[in-house]
Amino acid sequence: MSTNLDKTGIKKKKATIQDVASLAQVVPSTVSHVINGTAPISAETQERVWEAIERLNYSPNALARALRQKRTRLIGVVLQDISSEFYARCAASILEAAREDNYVVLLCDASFNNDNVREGVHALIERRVDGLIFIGGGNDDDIIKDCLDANVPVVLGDRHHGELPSVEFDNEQSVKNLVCALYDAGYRRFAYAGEPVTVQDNLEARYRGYLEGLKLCRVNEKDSTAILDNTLHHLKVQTSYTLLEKFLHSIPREEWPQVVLTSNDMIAHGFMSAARRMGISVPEDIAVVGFDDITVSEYFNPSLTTVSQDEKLLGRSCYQLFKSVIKGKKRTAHEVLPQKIVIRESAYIPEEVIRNYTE
Amino acid sequence: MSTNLDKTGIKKKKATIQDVASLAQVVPSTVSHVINGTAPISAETQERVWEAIERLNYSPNALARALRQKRTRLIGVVLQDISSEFYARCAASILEAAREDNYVVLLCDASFNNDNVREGVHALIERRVDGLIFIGGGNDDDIIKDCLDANVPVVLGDRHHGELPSVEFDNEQSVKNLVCALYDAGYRRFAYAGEPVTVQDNLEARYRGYLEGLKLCRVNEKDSTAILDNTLHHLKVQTSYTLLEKFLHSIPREEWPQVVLTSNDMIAHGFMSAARRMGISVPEDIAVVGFDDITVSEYFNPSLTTVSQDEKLLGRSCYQLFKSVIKGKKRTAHEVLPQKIVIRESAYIPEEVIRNYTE
DNA sequence: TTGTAGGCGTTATCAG
DNA sequence: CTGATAACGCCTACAA
Repeated sequence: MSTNLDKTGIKKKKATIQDVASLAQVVPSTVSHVINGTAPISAETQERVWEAIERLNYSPNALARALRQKRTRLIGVVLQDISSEFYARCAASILEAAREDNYVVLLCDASFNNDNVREGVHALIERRVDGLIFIGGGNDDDIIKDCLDANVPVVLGDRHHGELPSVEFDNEQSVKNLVCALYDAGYRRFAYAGEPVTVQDNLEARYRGYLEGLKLCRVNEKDSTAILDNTLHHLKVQTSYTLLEKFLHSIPREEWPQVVLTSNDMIAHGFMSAARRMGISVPEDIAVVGFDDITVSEYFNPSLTTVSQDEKLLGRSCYQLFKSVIKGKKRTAHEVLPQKIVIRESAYIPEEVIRNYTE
Repeated sequence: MSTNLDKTGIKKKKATIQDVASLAQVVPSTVSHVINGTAPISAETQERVWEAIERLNYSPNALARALRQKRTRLIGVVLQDISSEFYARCAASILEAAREDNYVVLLCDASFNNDNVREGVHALIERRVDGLIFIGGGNDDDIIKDCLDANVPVVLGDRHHGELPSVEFDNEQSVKNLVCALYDAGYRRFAYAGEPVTVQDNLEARYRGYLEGLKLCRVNEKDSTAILDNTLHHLKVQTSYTLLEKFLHSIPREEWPQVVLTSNDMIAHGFMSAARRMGISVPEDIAVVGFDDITVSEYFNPSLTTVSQDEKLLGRSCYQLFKSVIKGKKRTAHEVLPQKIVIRESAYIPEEVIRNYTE
């Protein structure tokens, strides 16, 4: 059984390539060649080397290797909010892709605080990550600039920034389609609820799609409202739960929206929960639409009509884009991923209506 | 404005401590001393050095530093399942603690696959992490052994392993209390639904608590069932949604449990959703209890009675324990964190009953 | 207070 | 096919 103690029972220091070389009676560079297959080595020498590696429980020091090779096989991932299922699943798929590719992920969670991100990103730069993937967020030009100044390639997911390589969903088109489909299904008075559009790149596109949709369907301006609340950014459910009542009380009942579009499933869940408390039924009195399609949305009561995004695809695409970028291809590229409208109980749209928007 | 180009417009290589030294007209070690405060340097020299650092946009190479110092300020975190809110929030709190302490987190997601973890952990060991925190999981003695063989300190959260330092919740006691409180509240026929207890350390304690509680309250053996299904491990909601019907059909209606305890909120949500589809009302026909208290549980219809665990506290405690361990204190320590029973609609327990169990 | 020199563990280059 | 040697960028004695 392998252990940390040698015959003298004293705790060994970690074996180096030198130790392996001595034991195998070769020189360090030979060991290196055996490990990395960077030169043809005779079978018997290889045998001896591998045996020594085994015996010493040798684990190559990636720091020294990286120092020499000037690349670490380390990738930094900056997440908008790891506690949200969407981002967490996206991170999971990056993690998976990275592992398969022998990369290791250094994580940095934004948790809605740019100062933290800046600090975290600098720590990643000092560790000499081969590149950085930013997922979500926005509004942090200075941080991006620091990365570029430090010569660290950047890939953006679910957001964009100038000419930098990015992968985004087709938010504007999806929401526009959604609004029009809802209109065709008979809804006439609309509301949109979400965070202020400046806090996140994708929000701006969603809100723009909402307005575009209304215009396209010639919805009367007085028949649409927008609730853009900053607190929703941090505490989505909790805030939306209290927000609905205030909102509905601020306008006469006959002007209540027939359908509320939200920027996030959690916000939608908060609304539905508040509606229940207020004795308002969803979708009969007010229909509700979410965004993201998190796992519970299908099982909620009522189940949630929403826009699903393939976060796994987003993660993989970002990782692949990162690989292209560090290989020198594609210093700029914009990839657009489709979304999917999922009709459930909280807002009904007939099959034949939605079909017109999902050719 | 700082840029990557020098006067000749050619892309610069990253500045080294040597470059800074030349520009500031000192020797590299002086720069090092200025940066790290490891020797008293005259104010004017410091001034010159900092200015040179600024001018060159110098970022110290953490690889070289780590190679020399034999410690990386890198910590590996192995998560049972990053897509689950509980683990994600726990990771968030570790990330926060690490950032405040100038550590960087390398993440590895288990995603229910030990081979992946093994691969991931070896990558972390090669990167020479100062230590590893395992959150959740179990059943991987060989992997833990690899860490110890490699001389990498290990801290366990929400699980345990021999004498290794760990932080756990008081699962057994909580579930025992819960069962007794439910009994006192009038429930007589019980069921427990969860993953097989072998897949995760904490599950074993929860199930043990369940059995202990039944025994304590002298519940007749035929009045209790356990559904331990392996598929629940990966697809909690989806599986539980289909599982309930099969289960209820397998026994006569008069033997249906009056309350179902689950090992996880997601499983509980799947049950409640399936019950709704089957026309069974919760809690009137069958009461349901979850575990974790994820965000939506409070807003579900009906809202979920559950056991809440402070994942933030878990994360912080693990990080602190890690720090103690690498400082040489506490090579072994078992910390136990309390849980809290949260009464909501899905299973009612009167205030005066629960009070007896939460002195 | 500042400078000198050696080494951390690899790999790349070149010579044999 | 294998061996010698010089970096990679930094820190830390120790010397001046």
